[in-house]
Amino acid sequence: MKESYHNGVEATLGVISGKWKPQILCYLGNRPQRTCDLRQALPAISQKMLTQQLRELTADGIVARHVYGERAPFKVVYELTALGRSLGEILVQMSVWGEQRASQLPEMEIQHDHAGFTHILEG
Amino acid sequence: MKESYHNGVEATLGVISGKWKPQILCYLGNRPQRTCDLRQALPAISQKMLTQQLRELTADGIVARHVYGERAPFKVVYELTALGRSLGEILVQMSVWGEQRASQLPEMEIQHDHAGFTHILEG
DNA sequence: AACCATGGTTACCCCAAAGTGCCTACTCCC
DNA sequence: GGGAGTAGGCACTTTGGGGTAACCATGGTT
Repeated sequence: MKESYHNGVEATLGVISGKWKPQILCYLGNRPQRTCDLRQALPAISQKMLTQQLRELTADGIVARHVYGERAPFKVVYELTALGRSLGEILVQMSVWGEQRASQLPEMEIQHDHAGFTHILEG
Repeated sequence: MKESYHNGVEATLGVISGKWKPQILCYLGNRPQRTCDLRQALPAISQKMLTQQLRELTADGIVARHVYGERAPFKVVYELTALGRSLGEILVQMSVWGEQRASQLPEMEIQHDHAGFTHILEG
């Protein structure tokens, strides 16, 4: 984790930017998820990248990792922390802004292969 | 400009993420700025990076570039477009979230070498 | 003539993020 | 025994964002 920024925006970007983090946060926004569920939801992600991104989010206090079972095969569940949920409003606004912008640029497309962030609005 | 995203959040991140973009947007949030003013405000940025980041922001429709004078030395002024100003609220929220988080993590510091984004709130 | 200020561009290099492939360890079930 | 499912580690390569330095063009100043 980088420890010096020029303003709060960079600090926030340091947490949510990462190739897979928006998608991961989107899924975890729905409900806690097991590792295998996340892999199923994000078919293109590799095991290494999933673990890595989740580790970074955990280190940043955005998600929590819970291990169930004393011996393998473990059941590992990831869920948003309170800090992670506090990002929700920002993510929703970014989602709305991005969607609006995409709808005005014909050459830009968003693959709505899953729910997106607006579901958080309805709670 | 990348033209495919998985959700609106990624689309927004594609616009505002970049090593110098948050700082540039912060300065342009105050008022239109000349190139040399931006270089003075961001002493560590190189000419190339400043031009590059501004070009990307211009291509994304976030800032507008105005050239005054027919022959060199030109006077070049950059200012936020309406689309850029529409990002203001998101940037302010990200700034607030990041600042709050930094204040709770002792090892994380934010160099307040300039105004930040909260001034937009009063603007 | 030499130099500075202005606003760039171009060529080149570096490194961290991202990606690929293979390995571990454990259990259950056929 | 052997394969599937679960979770993840390690070594290696690739790639693209960022960085340095040099150069262009113009006109004013000393």
